[in-house]
Amino acid sequence: MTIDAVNPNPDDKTLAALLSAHRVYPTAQRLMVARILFARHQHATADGLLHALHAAGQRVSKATVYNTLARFVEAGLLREVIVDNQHTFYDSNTRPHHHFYNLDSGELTDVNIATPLAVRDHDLPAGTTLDSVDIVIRIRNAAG
Amino acid sequence: MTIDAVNPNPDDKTLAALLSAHRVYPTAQRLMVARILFARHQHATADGLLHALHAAGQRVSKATVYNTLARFVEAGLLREVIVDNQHTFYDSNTRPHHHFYNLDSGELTDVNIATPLAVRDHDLPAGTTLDSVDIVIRIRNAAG
DNA sequence: TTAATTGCAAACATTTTGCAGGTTC
DNA sequence: GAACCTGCAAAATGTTTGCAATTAA
Repeated sequence: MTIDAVNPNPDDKTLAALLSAHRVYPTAQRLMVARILFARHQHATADGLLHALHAAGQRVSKATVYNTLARFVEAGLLREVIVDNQHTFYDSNTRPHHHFYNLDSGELTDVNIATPLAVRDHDLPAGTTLDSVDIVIRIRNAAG
Repeated sequence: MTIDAVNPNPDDKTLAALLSAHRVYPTAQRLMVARILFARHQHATADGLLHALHAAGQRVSKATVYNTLARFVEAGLLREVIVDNQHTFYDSNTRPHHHFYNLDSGELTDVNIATPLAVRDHDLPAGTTLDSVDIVIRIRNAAG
């Protein structure tokens, strides 16, 4: 059960319950982060979140934002998306899907196509198991 | 024509011709890098290359290794593979293929399956064109 | 000779870490 | 009360940049 299945604009009580259900202590700072991330599906960066929180007058430190994001990923509340070594994106949509990455704008968007890529264990190198399949479709703005 | 189609272990003359053909001045340092990269298909990192060159007694600076790799990518001699924010991998196999990334070992290996993913322009967001499709299959070492 | 490249060190951006004080269960 | 979290500043990492000296065409 993902948060968006429950409520598209969750209140703090719902968010606190969500964090607790994932064994993440619902501290004030984590709720601030969750409030932004789980209001809707989005692709956030640590720096972007920090700025958004500060702009909203919230008191959170950089370290806490990083720690919180790492904790959420570990708990399965967020998915890390690696498309660019300059920034790590955190995707609040944890359901299977893939991405368009616009090389010109740096914008990351969801691709809602079914993955025609069935990976079976016997396709993998010996002694390994599947973690995930990431598909990134890199695009550019059309010239002219 | 890729270098490996010509010679699996190219000599300096062949390498210099390859660089020139791609409008890359064949300087001593670039040949050192090319000698390693194009001896066989591989996934190198800037730091790994620098160490390999220094271990071999070659005199190259860190900046030159980075500049050279960027120049080779720009010239189409190498392909950048983004799988991990800690390192950028440079793949000397520029033919279309995908990757296994072992999260436990950090090892990157080629997947030689045909991509069952045909992306057409009308599948892309309006006003954009396709650059590339990157598929990364993340794996872990099997427990036990 | 003209444009391009190299090396060095310093600058950068992002992320991580150590630790004292505060918070959660 | 025991375990966990926060904020700050400092450190670590990987990569880029500025510039004088050198090399390629």
